[in-house]
Amino acid sequence: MSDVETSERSETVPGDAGDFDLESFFPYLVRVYYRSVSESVTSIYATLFGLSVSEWRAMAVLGTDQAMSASELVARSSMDKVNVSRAVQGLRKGGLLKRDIDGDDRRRSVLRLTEKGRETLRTLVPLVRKLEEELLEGLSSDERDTLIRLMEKVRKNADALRRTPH
Amino acid sequence: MSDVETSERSETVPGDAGDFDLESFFPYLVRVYYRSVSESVTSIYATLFGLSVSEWRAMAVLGTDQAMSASELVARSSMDKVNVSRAVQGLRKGGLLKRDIDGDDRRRSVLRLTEKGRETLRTLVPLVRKLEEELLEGLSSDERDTLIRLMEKVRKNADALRRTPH
DNA sequence: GATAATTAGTTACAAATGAAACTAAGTCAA
DNA sequence: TTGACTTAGTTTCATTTGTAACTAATTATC
Repeated sequence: MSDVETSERSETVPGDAGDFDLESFFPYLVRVYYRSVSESVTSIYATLFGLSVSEWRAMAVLGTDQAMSASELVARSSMDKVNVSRAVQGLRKGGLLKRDIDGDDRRRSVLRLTEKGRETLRTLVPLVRKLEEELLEGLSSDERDTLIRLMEKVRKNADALRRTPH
Repeated sequence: MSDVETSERSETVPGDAGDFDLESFFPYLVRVYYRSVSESVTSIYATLFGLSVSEWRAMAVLGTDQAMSASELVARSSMDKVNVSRAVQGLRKGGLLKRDIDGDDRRRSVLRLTEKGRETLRTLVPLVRKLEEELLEGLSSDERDTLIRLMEKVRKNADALRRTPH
């Protein structure tokens, strides 16, 4: 028995649920897009270096500005404090990060990469830069700007919605 | 490449890890963007209807084409078979989906929404359509097309990279 | 037609993630 | 001071998600 239905198929009314097409639904496209991009970066820092997303992000942020507390890291990485805490744990375990206690406020940590951490980052950064370029290959400079600008615009819309629930 | 620094701020050398800025790193922007968009849709199907992402997607796909097997669902929803299996379980438990066995091939399932499922979808679809519109508010028709086109282009680049590992 | 190889779907286990409770330290106000 | 409140960061527990192994049914091969 093949699944030949006694066709009620064209009974859908426009605006109805029936003609909803997931594959052209914008949030679905965003998810598929994100997944592909995400996987490509992950293949570098995870597969090649055994880092988690949080660990990679923490390293990237700590690479620029030298030392900072966990809460500064939270502010600059859009991770929550739990993830930061776990990233710090993981990086310390791997000898990539050193944690000291702030003398002025002993609740605060002072986080900085170790030499090994900086060395790892020096290897990693050119690779992710290359990947970034490869992701954007075939897009003109204008298109890149446009893409980023439009993503930003949509993101702001989304964040505004969150604050104004239905 | 225009991001060639001539001046050495502090001790960082151009192309070095030191001047890497996570907050302008493209995959990071994609993640932040995705998170915001994702959360806004989730607030509808999860918060209002108690559905998981997979469940929502399965319903959306099954809403259009009447009945299909789990593997067809896999093909149309970019979920893997485990997630589809779980979504089916969850939807059945909620009485939103009915599973029969295909007579021709008894490994195959024949999945279709129940009347309750269709009714839920009828309520849900206008809400997610409205959300989609709100996300894209302020973008012209051209900008919407451009955004989708560029995301698609980047996604293809990313997928090509996956098949050509470094 | 027996048996090897595929395919559909499920289950089981491990790792990742999120929310909430918790500990420790610091601030404020009396 | 002392007690209430806030802040920094960690731990715990429940949920989600991903990978791999598995069962059952079908197809291919000899």
